[in-house]
Amino acid sequence: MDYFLTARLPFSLTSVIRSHGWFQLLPFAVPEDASSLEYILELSSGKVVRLTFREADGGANLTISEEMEAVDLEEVQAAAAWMLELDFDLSSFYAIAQDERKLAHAETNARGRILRCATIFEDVVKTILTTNTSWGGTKRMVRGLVEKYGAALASDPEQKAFPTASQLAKANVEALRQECKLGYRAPYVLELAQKQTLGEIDLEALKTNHPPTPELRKQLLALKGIGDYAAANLLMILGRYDYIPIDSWALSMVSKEWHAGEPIGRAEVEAAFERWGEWRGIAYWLWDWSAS
DNA sequence: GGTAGACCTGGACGC
DNA sequence: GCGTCCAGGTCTACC
Repeated sequence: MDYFLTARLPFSLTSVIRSHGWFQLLPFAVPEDASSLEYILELSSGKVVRLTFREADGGANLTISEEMEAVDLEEVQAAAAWMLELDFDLSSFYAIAQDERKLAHAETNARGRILRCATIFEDVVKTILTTNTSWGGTKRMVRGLVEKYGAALASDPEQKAFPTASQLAKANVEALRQECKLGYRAPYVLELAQKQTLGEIDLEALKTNHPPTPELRKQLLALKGIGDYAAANLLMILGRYDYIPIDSWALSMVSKEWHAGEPIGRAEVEAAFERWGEWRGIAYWLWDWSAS
């Protein structure tokens, strides 16, 4: 089943895919020829499908692996629109970025959208798994969760969706710690899954609720395992660019760019991008760090 | 509000 | 092959 997804222009599927490392984490996959983006999705009906996105003029083409009923199709299309931020309006950012040499590529290459997972729960879990570890460690932990707890695609049981909150809520800390190698993050992920399942938190409501960014940040920081860096990262995924995800890499790059490699702190990173206001996060993210 | 130490894993390094 | 050190953010206890 093939569908065309209309996007607000400018749009580039490649730019969305390459916006950050999510495409390297299961259940995302990019084939060797890099011609598409695949994602295994479990629908609320329990049906598991493979979505394949391909570049197309004015948007993206979507191929769904299975035949499905109208209600499932509606859910898939809503998920796809959310994941690719099809309707995201970056025009005011492009307007102020066009005069900055280090950001001139942004509009030209339709950059600024951040690839999302189908659920905010999945984005939060993955963000927790990026903290205090190497990228290889993150990939390993995510793979462990998907392979152990994810629902399988009927036509290819090797391919699995990311586990839902209710699936993960049934796990125990030791299994997450030992078998999925989550280490000290295991209780954070388990608590998140249990709270989401019990309705004590409702992460998916953030797709439609739009609290002011400081309040949203406060909500994210209240989640165990989410600190300043992780909250800023999630805010960017949610389309809020007011905060910069300051990690060791950010400190290093800003130091080289403006402080001759001298040790700096968070304040210097924030000061460097202060002038970009509500767009400072994406200005930092898209900044051309190559030597000029 | 700021700081120190613990948390956990894998990779780099020296022996 | 083994042991040690370090990097990577967040949490908690303490001041």
